[in-house]
Amino acid sequence: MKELEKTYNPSAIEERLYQKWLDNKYFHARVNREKKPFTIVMPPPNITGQLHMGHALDNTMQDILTRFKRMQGYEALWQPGTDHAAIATEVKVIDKLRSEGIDKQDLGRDGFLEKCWDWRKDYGSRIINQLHKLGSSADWDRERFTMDEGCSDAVLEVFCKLYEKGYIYKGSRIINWCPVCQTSISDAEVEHVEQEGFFWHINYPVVGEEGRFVEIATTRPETLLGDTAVAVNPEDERYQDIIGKMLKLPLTDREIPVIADEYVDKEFGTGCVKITPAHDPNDFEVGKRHNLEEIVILNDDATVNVPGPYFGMDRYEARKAMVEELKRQGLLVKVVPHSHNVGTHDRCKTTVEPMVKQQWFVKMEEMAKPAIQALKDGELKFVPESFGKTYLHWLEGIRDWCISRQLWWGHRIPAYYCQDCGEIVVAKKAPYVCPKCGGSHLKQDEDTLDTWFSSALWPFSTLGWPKKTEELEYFYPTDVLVTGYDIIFFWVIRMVFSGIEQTGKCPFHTVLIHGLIRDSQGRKMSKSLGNGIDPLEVIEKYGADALRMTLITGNAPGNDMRFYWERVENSRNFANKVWNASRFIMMNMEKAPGSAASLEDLTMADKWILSKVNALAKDVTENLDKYELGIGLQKVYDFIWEEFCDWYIEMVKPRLYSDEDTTKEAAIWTLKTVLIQALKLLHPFMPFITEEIFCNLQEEEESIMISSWPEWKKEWDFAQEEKAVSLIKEGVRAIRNVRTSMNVPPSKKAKVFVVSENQELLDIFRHSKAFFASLGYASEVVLQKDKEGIEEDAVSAVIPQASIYMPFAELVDIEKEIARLKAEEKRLNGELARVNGMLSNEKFISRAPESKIQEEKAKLEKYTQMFQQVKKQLAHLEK
RNA sequence: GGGGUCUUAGCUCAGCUGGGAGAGCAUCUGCCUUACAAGCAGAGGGUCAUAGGUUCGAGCCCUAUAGGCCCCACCA
Repeated sequence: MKELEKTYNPSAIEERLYQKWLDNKYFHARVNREKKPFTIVMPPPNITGQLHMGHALDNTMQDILTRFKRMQGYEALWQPGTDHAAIATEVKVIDKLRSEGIDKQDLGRDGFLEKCWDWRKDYGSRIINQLHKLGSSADWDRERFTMDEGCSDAVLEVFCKLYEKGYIYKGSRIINWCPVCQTSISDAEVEHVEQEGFFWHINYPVVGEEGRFVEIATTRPETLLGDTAVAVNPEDERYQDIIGKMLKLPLTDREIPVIADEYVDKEFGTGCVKITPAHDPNDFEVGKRHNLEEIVILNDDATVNVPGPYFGMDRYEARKAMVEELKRQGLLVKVVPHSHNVGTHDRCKTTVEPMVKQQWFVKMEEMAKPAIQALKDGELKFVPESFGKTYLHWLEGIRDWCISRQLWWGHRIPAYYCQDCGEIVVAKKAPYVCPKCGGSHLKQDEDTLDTWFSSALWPFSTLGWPKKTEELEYFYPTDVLVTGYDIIFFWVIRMVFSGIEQTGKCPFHTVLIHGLIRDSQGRKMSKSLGNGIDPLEVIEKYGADALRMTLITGNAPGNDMRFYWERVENSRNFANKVWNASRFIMMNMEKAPGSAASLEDLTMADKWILSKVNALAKDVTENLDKYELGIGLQKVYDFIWEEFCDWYIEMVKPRLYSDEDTTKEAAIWTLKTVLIQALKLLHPFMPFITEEIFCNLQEEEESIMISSWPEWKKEWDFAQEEKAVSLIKEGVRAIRNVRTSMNVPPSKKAKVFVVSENQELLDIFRHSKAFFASLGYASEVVLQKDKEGIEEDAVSAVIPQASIYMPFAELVDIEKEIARLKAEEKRLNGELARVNGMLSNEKFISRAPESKIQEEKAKLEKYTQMFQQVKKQLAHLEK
């Protein structure tokens, strides 16, 4: 028998145990036809990343599910890896180079990429090591990277296939341009932020009609340089006569037409809209309908590129100058404050500039359909369900996905341009000659792919796709995807349609969504606020188990939660409780091993707790199957702390401390057996402490994480004993209540009489006399059928079918005693009124299920009986 | 503008298919009882946002209202 350290010290055990798990390859999953597979793919953290609370929560949830399934006998694969995080990494590397005085352009593409790979080498494994500290049981032997050979091959494969199918195309469209990052970005990367701005009302002179103007209202006067029309609603009576006329575009020498288009809202602004097809998505559409010219007026850094006085000015500088000039010319009618939503780049918060540019797109219409269907057919489901609506809503309104990025770090687009004839060749391998003209001057597209293009393939690219590997065949489709709601659009949706398109199967059947971890005031944790809490700091101070428990308890799927240090303390206290209870049990196992006992030797209390832990196993399994992690853990917590520690351990103490007791062996067997069951149920949530105790407690198995998950057993189901013990507990509670209200200290023992006409009930108390006495601070327990021999002024309490009397010699506060009994009488009276109300309701009798009616009838009997006892005692005292 | 979600004890939150309101923290009262003071035994505290409806029965289902939060969206 080994021994546990006197105090629980997480940092002393965690690293050692994790190393043991790694050494023994417990996390490693392999194709095993004897077992059913269970697969989770880890959302790959960025190589720029540091572990934050979001990761901690996300990975704890995945680890719980993986450990649970592994113990249940599944071949459980948790597939890990990291993401190259195109723009995020590129920005970091550029910053780092800048601090060294190096410019990206000076290095050139290859030189810069080398630096990126260096970065990945230096920092790419940092977050993985941090995930180890959490206890993550991912199969690290299978760790992948979105830009490793296999994943890159998958990217090329998909790109080429989609191109051949016509689902990927290159075109001149209006896209979101970030002038700071100098790249295009997708719609999902645009955040709409409300900004205070102005409406500038500007007069556009009508050509050939001196003194007549059309008044437009705009929030972006500088784009005037790119106007190619002014639009009005075709139904607008005010402007019927000028449709088709030409306007003189201020500050330029151009003339533009007035056109009619449905898009214009008559009620809004002046009803006249300037149309700038190259710099506004709506105007772009209008321009297409009316064949308007698209004049790009800005450079990539958002400076004006139109020759003239504004050339070279930044867009905001130009705005100011142009408004001044319009004012000088008397064309500025008025300026009205106006707040509106402005698109900003989610990464750098720069106001996005819509621009017409040549970019690569994925056509979404066809691929969205099966993704929508998957949810509608129930092939895919969200937990909680409501996020399914978010998913549908977004897919139904989806627009083509702009996938090209003007970055260097990422998968380079496999398109090659013939410098001789202009032919575009899309191929996995660079062609030597142009298939059209035979020329040998082919140049690869400079752009790279959106980082989400590769992560969209993650569930199958990591398993070997496009190769037909055993792993792919066995582990795919995966089971559950765990992620935050903020990433549904970026990632979940794209994985679903990519998975269906490429493999014909939805990549997972369930998406388990969690919320954000906020600070104690409910604010998002952020670097700029400095309110973030480092999970590693929590682990260091309180242990990984305590952190994991804190993140899982009291939280429903999809809901945000606040982080409180007090809650971590509570989690640590629980770990400590488990530790000490185990220590207590092991101390007693030194006296008797507890191996000799069998079910027949067990006492009522033993059977009761065994039955309880049996039911617990069933409950917790159900909760985990339904992804109710918080509820499951709560139940284990309640069982261990209340039922097992506060009740059962206290119940068996008299047996353990008595040398003559013949049931000691049974008690120790039960303690050990129930503890092991409880530890197993707790293990997915708190892997370290459970492993440490398990390994010291028994010698048959080498690790709890590969032991089998508890299942409900018929032979451990003891309904009778459960009922009996709950009665004893009521008796103990009644005694304690009375004593507290009478201010009797525990050190002062009292004689306790249990009076009942029910022989069966008296027998129950007889069998549990020893622990009933110690729990109820009784010097002696006397069982009898009537009040014979009990002092008149004994204090009393009532439990179903029995009264309990305690004669306290020196204590006779009749008033207090009467008051207490009256309160009890009132309570019972209320209960009776409720039950009677229900049972006298004919509709209840005729429509409620029979079981419910029986339940209420039993209560009626119980309360009536207790009520009469209380009345009797009251009558006696008031005499 | 569309959609989602929330409103439960002083605070932060659970509450699974509708069948007598729970936890942690905080507060109050006793206890150093030989596993644990990171503990033990007790106590107080809630018209479950409001108004209707469905039902034998509603914190839970439906409708409306008020307030909070989130997401999406091209009102220039």
